[in-house]
Amino acid sequence: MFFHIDYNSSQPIYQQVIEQIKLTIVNGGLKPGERMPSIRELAKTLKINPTTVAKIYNELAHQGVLVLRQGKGAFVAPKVVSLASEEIHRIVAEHARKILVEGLRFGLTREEIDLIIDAEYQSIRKGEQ
Amino acid sequence: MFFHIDYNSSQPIYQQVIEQIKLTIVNGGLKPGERMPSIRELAKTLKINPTTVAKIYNELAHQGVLVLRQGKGAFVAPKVVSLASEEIHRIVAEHARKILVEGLRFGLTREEIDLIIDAEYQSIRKGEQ
DNA sequence: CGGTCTGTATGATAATGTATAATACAATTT
DNA sequence: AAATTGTATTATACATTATCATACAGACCG
Repeated sequence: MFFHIDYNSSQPIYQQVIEQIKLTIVNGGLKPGERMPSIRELAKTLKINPTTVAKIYNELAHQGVLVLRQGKGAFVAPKVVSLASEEIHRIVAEHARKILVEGLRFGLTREEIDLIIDAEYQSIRKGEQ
Repeated sequence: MFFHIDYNSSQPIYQQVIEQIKLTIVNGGLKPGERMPSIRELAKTLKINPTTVAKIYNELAHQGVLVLRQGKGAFVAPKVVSLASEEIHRIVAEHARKILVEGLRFGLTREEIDLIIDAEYQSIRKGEQ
């Protein structure tokens, strides 16, 4: 479990860790059912406050990414998509708009943006970070 | 100049407006060289504080989206890409990773994500919001 | 020139978000 | 029983966000 925190980032550390945990799950570094380090353990590893890790795990549980069980630990949720497809579409489309606006304003074409996404896709699939 | 502010959003209003201005420029609703409403004017229209609009314009000027001229007004910057292509790539790739992680964790395929991006692309090109 | 429009800048205030710290409680495992 | 887990609270500190009031400086026009 190697997550990296950038204290100079504008992103709060709890969001950085949330992103990295999601990424690790998506690229297969963490599998459904697998046990996460305990709140206190991860806090110690990352040298951040246990309350912050609790917030991270809670948010991920709320998003359906983790399942928390008192006394047992935190586990990667089984791959069950509970959200309606319209909701999924809305979330992804929101991200799509952002990448398009950024890309287009730099003068990139739709194809060039796609190439960058493809490269990132390969990177994720290879488990790189 | 019709921007909409959602006070219930988790996004701060200055970020919402920044996004919408960028989007409007990208879809042709605002053209390079065109004059923006003055800080006080936009503040009045959106019913937010002039200081907040000043922050918005400053941030956009810093990003090279607007050019501010004291006593004259704020203008959409000419289409000059000053950033190094590596920097552009880095920014877009960061967004790419986010959309991929969200899409993949919902079980979408690379192709399905691409379809959503395409739909959003058409929507932007049509000038929809 | 004088007035009015611009962006620029500052200080004060308030609400919210972020992070740490200490502590206690409840469920589970050994 | 002891240890480990998640859960929950309270207090504290700092940064971010947004408002408000005020003043300054460049540009333009009659």
